[in-house]
This record gives sequence, structure tokens and C-alpha cells, in this order.
Amino acid sequence: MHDIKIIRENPEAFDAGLIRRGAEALSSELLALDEKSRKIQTDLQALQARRNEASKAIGAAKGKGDEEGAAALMAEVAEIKEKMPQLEEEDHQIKDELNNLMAALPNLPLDDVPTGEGEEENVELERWGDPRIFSFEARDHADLGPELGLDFETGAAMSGARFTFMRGAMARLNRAIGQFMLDQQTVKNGYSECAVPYLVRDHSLFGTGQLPKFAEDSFQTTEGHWLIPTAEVSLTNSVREQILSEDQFPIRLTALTPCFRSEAGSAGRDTKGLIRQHQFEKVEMVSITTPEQSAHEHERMTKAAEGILQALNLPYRKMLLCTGDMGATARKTYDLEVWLPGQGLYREISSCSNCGDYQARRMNTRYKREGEKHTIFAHTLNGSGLAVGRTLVAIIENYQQEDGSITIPDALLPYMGGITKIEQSS
RNA sequence: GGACAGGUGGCAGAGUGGUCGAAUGCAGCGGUCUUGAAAACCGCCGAGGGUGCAAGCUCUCCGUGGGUUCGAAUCCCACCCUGUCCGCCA
Repeated sequence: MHDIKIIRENPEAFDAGLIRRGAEALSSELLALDEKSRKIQTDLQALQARRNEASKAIGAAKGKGDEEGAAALMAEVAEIKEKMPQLEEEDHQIKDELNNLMAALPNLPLDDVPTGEGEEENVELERWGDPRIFSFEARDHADLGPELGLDFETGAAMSGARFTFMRGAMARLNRAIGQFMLDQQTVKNGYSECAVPYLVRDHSLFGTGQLPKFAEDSFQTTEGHWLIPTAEVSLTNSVREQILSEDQFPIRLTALTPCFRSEAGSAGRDTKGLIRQHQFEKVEMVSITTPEQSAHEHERMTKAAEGILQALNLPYRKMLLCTGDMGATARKTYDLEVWLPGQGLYREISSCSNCGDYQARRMNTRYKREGEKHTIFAHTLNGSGLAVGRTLVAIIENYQQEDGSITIPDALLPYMGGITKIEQSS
């Protein structure tokens, strides 16, 4: 959500930002509605003020037993009230229209975000780790997995495409990854562990920006709840409608949850393997902080995500997303892409975004600064730390052996109950 | 799922048709007193919007949305949420 006052002050900059994101300039339309709305509001308020005044006078007159005076005033109010419903109706209508337009707009990119249309124009910032040199031909996880307990067929049989059933040591490895990451983010990086609802209401998805525009990307129950597409929704909405105080910041929250995505519009993409599922687990990080601190917090959060890849010794690169590849709620996003030797490419495994006050405005999350009267919208950030399923993919491909088995990264051994290797029979 | 109770400012909690944006207490802020602190005392203290250079004037908000009324926190309707008890259940 945007601040209409900022649009009023600098409509050119606002439009330029929208255009950079591939959206259409909208300021003149918004400002026309805004002006109309303010005009109506002023007119309406003049009537309301007179009505309020007269009503009070009626009360006073009746109190004194002046029935005649009261009757005269009542006649005046009746007249005022004839004009009001029409203005009220117009007022509602225009405000709705304005709100609907505003609610559907994406966030504006920060200045240092490169302009571009799609992922080809993302900028690689750095690489970490040297891809392993294989003495044999590296296979991809969809090829290796079925022998090792990644049962795509059984998953598909009960639930359809994009669902996987995991067995034995592979299921355990999946669990170990989640536990390990959660421990890293809490103990090492200071995020507070949360266990959160997986079903949320409309207003929560609106708050984090999935609604109204991206309804088709999420699943909804027959009761009307939405299945969270990411724990970002549950964690970020924990501060909705709150006025916080500055000394609570930064609020750092994390949770390991399943994520549910309909993947509408992804037909035919990544149909093989674990890369794109309707259900996957993810450790999510969320920070709530001040406008002054959010850029720094963004760097810190990205490092927290990188720490996992480094601990698992998985080569990756850090990308700065261009305007066309960022999610709608973000002002700036870093993606971490892990090296997948079986596929011979880097693949997104984490996305860390600074949303500025975009979500806070939608959720009405504000804070007070010491000594200041007015409230300020907080800044929100979110990042994966990391996606469990894709980490599993990366481990399978990077830790594969010539015989088709995989070894367990050292960092995960404490979570594996003595298992050091996953091989065919397990 | 059934029955009942209830949703009021940061928190607690009064208010059942008029001068109520709302008593009181706590917390917070400023001050007096004190070497300093505590206590006591005094004062301030909800959010958002319109208009204006400003001072100010004004509007909206007592869960949400409608309605009744000259006038609604207060009455009516619907919905959402919370609590308690009962039922069922991991």
C-alpha cells in the first residue's frame, strides 16, 4: 500500500517507479480520485458539523423545556439530512475505488535496484564456494531420488502432480535439514522461534500483500481460510494492528512450516523432481524494524541465510533482483541461488526482501519513537533461511557418490541419529 | 457442534439515548520536593483524516458492516472474534 500524500507530493517519481516495475503510470488517475474524494469530504463535513451543532442545541432546548425551539431545529436538521445520503454514497464509492486501485499496486523499487524485465537482468553480486569436480557424470536429484526414498510416484498417486512421499533416511534428512536451520536461525542469528497457524484469514493475506491480486496462487479451504504460502504471512501478521515502541526493535521471528502453493501459471515448469511442489517446508525469517534500520537488517538477514549454505558447504551465488523479477511487495530483494551439479545451474533457494512500509501500511503496524507524538509505519523484511525441499535437492546433487548414494553433510550429522550415508536399500 | 457471557484508549475498567472521544486506576511523560532515588503532590497523556502559511477550526473512529433516531459507545439486524460451561476429539 502506498501513501497518497507521497503520491501527491511527487507524482512523477511515483509513476517512474511503477514504470520501472513494468506497471502503468497511475498517479493522475489516483490524484483525480483523491481530489474528488477530498472535495466531497469537505462538503460532507460542513453538513455534519451543522447537524452535530443543531442536534446538541436540540438536546439543550429540550432540557430547558423549549419544545418550540427544538421543533424548529429538528426541521433544520431534517433538511440537512436530505442532502447527506447522496454525498455519503459518493464518498464511499470514490474511497472504495481509490482503495481498490491502491491495494493492487506493487511496491516501488529502491534506487539501487536494477531496472529489468525478467531474471536475465538480475545482477550477480558474488559467488561463494567452488563447485565440486566430479570424476563421474553428476546426476540430478529427480534421477537419484527414487532409489533413495524420494517417492514421487506414491505422492502423485494419492495427491497428484507436485506432491512427494518421502521414506526412511530421506524423510529423516528432510527433517534434519529443517531442524538444523531452525537451530541456526534461533541460536546463532537471534531469531525468536515461533510455531504459527498454517490457516489464516483474508485480512492476513491482504496484510502481507498476497491478496487481492494473487489469490489464485494460494489454496483456500471450504471454510474460507487460506493455507499459508509461506510463514512470512503468519510471522509478519503477528504485529498487525499494533502500535509498537521503538525499543522493541528489531523484532526477529522465525518458524519452520509447510508452505502451500497452487502453482497456477507454472504449468509445465519444473514438473520433474522436488523443485516446485504444492507443499514444501521452509524456515522463514521475518524482521520488523525502523525505516533507518531496515537496509542494514536486510543485509544481516541475507547473511543469516547465506550462513546455512556455508555451513552445509553448498556453493551459491548472491543475486540482486531487477525490478521485473521482484515480488510485488518488495522494495529490494536478494536471491541466493545454490549450485545444482546434476542440472548444471544455479537455482533459487532463498529470497530475502525488504518490504519497507508496504506491508505495515496494509496491516496498520506502527510504532512510536521516544518523545514524538505521531506514529510511524514500521518496516518489514522477510527471507527464507532456507527452503527445506530445495536444500534437500542441493544436498542430494552436491553430495552424490558414484554408486548413487549420498553422504550427509557434517553439519547435519548431529540430527541424523548415526546415519552418515543414504543408499539404495535404505 | 450446543448454551451463556462479552468485545470501550498502551493495559485494567466505568459508562444503557443528549454537554461522552469517553469516568477512574495502572503504566508513560513533564514538574515540585530531595544531595540522588523512592514516596507524596501538581500537570499532561488515544488514533486517523479534511482545511489553513500558521494559530486554529472541523470530521471520523467505543470489534466490523448495515439500520432506527433530530441525536447512538448506549437501541435493532448481520457478521467476525474472545471467554466460560457442555458435547466430541489429537
